[in-house]
Amino acid sequence: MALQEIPLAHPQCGSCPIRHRAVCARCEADELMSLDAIKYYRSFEAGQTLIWSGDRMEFVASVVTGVATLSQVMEDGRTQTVGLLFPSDFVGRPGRDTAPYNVVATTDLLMCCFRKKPFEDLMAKTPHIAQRLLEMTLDELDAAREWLLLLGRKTAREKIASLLAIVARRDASLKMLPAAGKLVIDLPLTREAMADYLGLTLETVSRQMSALKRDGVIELEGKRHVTIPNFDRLIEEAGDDTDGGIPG
Amino acid sequence: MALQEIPLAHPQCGSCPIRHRAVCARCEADELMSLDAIKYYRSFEAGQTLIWSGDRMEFVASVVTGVATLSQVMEDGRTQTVGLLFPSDFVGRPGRDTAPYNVVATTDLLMCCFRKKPFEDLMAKTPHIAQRLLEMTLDELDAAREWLLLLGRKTAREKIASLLAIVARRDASLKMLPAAGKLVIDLPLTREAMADYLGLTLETVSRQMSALKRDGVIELEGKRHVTIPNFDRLIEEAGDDTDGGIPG
DNA sequence: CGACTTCTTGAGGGGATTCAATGTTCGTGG
DNA sequence: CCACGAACATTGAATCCCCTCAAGAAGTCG
Repeated sequence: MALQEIPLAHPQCGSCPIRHRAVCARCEADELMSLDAIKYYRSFEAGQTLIWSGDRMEFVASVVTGVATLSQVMEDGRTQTVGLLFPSDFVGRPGRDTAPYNVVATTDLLMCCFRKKPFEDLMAKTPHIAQRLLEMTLDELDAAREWLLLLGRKTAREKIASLLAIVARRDASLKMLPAAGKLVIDLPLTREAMADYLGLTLETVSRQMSALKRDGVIELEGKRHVTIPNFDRLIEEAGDDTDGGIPG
Repeated sequence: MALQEIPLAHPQCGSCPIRHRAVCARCEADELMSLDAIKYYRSFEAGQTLIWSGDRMEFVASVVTGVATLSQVMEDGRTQTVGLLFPSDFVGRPGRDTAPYNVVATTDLLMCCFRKKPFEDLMAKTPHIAQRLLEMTLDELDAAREWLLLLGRKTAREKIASLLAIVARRDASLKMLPAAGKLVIDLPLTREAMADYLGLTLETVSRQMSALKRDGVIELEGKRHVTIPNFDRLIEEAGDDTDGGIPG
């Protein structure tokens, strides 16, 4: 682990890979300097829980690299993932002090953190941050509502196809490539994490992955490396009429 | 229909029943006057579709009285309700011009509308509106995420109990009463609308309503009038560990 | 190599759906 | 006033998709 080096990975916001998509996207140079002054980096290993539901929230943060999940757990252990956090996504709610969900790193993860109080103070003085946060929250709400349709009405096969499509879209967007034709992705999730996100069991996930492979919708190399020979075909399998709205 | 009278129902914002909970909640007297100048009321009958997915959004609005749903429909007709709108809830997204969902009145409905452009202009000058909208959007996101758990992991019985609990909470909150002990509600939804919200079929909804009645969790008078003799018992049936966060 | 975690595959069971019929409520007109 | 029909709801029987339980395979790390 190169824990010591990582905090220096992006000493200045100007060189940050999520600069133009994160909560700071609309900030001017001077506003960026204010953020820069209170930010600090933290890194986490795959599998690590960053925040436990009910914990006091000491900070808010942006995902810089890696993927994390938000999840809710019922008393009897049933688990539902309620959010997938990709680079540039924001965690934490200004004005609230206990965490409503578990936040778990599903890959190695680098976060750009702000202590809550200084961030709130800065936000009060910086409309550009609040504006961007509203925009991002509205996007997240749309994404959550798309997921409601998935959980409520889609078949297991459609659920898997939808998840693969989302990951492929975010991945393409990150690489500034169009999400079309042949795509190759590395799943940032275990079969169990996929199941928790899709409201399925890990066995069903595995079976449907095999079925999609058998039917030529995807190709598998190992468990995580997935080739999508024809993205349109995958979208068909996902049952989506709308071509899902990834911003940017 | 007394359509002519309703637009005058709340000529001034000061006497508006949702004054302190809607998007205008934080506004000062002068800000309220600006809103007042551009607002207009519209009423709709139960069953009417106010907005079709894909339509141009001409306005944003607050629910004043009644209940509406946001819903998504797949090509083959599968329908999922992705939001229940109670009095004070907000519809529409500044900065977007086509509607992503159908908005349907499930009861007679009174809306306080603002044409989109004037509202956006006003919002740019009035941080109190943007602040409140952010707050409300974050609350909606939490509600949507609670619903993800429901759709992904709860049994049909738990789903019904959860819906009854939500309606009872919103109803109690509206009447400024505590949500505890014995409660009486009128369901603003048909069995089919309940099914669409819960990711079930209407037959399953009906069966589970009967089962909850048989087990003494609820009492039914007609199809819509529900008595909850013991709210805590209902919450147990809903499988919730957290005591669901209705703001205010 | 062997222990562990992760994943795949199979067999059987169960909760919700589908298909179908009956019941209830309510408004309308004879 | 009550019969009639339409909309909404309840109940039953059979089916199916996904889950549960279980065993074995495949990768991973000491």
